[in-house]
Amino acid sequence: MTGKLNLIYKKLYSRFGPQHWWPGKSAFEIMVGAILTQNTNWQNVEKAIDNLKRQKLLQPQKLRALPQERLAALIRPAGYYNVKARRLKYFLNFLFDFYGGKIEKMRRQQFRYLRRQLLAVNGIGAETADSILLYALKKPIFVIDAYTRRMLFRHGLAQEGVDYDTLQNLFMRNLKNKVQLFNEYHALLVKLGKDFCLKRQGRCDRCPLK
DNA sequence: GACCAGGCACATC
DNA sequence: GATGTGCATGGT
Repeated sequence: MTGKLNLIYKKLYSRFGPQHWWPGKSAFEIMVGAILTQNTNWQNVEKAIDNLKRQKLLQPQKLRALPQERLAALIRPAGYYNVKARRLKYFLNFLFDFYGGKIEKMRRQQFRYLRRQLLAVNGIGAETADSILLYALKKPIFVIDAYTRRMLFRHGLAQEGVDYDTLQNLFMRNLKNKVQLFNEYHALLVKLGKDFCLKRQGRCDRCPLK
């Protein structure tokens, strides 16, 4: 397995090159994006983030002060906007309750502990927590998403329906424990998924991995 | 018009 | 503990 996962990475990287993830500037923007992109096309998320940026609201203090209804209206293009406005508020409560609204303070926390804290926030599941840890805080944790699952299943590396932690361990046991590798690998899987053969239905007859 | 998209919580059995 | 359902916009 070690060989297979590393080989897949090499193929993806040589084919697509570095992905420069996460597509967001500040750590806070990445965290907001991680919640907004839940089951949602990134293009729609960008519209929502642009709305927040235009109003200069993409800062912890500003978003915290913003009424949930106004937040919902601004993030409308990202879909599930009422749910996501509520989830962003829960996350902001967490950020201020435990870290005084300071991302830097959060970054200093030990990441396994931080992961448990994030998972306890309503609206933040394993993938969102790990995206925040890896991409916003540069912690060495591998993100599992729908594309990753499909890749593993379709290439016979895991069975369908295997739980998140098992798949995450699969990557983390078999790859070098490097933030940049975890970052690039997951980003490449999304690239493969969007542009090639990890759609929900249908297969790819010209899979770059073959 | 159908299908898809970088999930998650909650209800129900 | 497993399975089903609601949440919603915008692109292809």
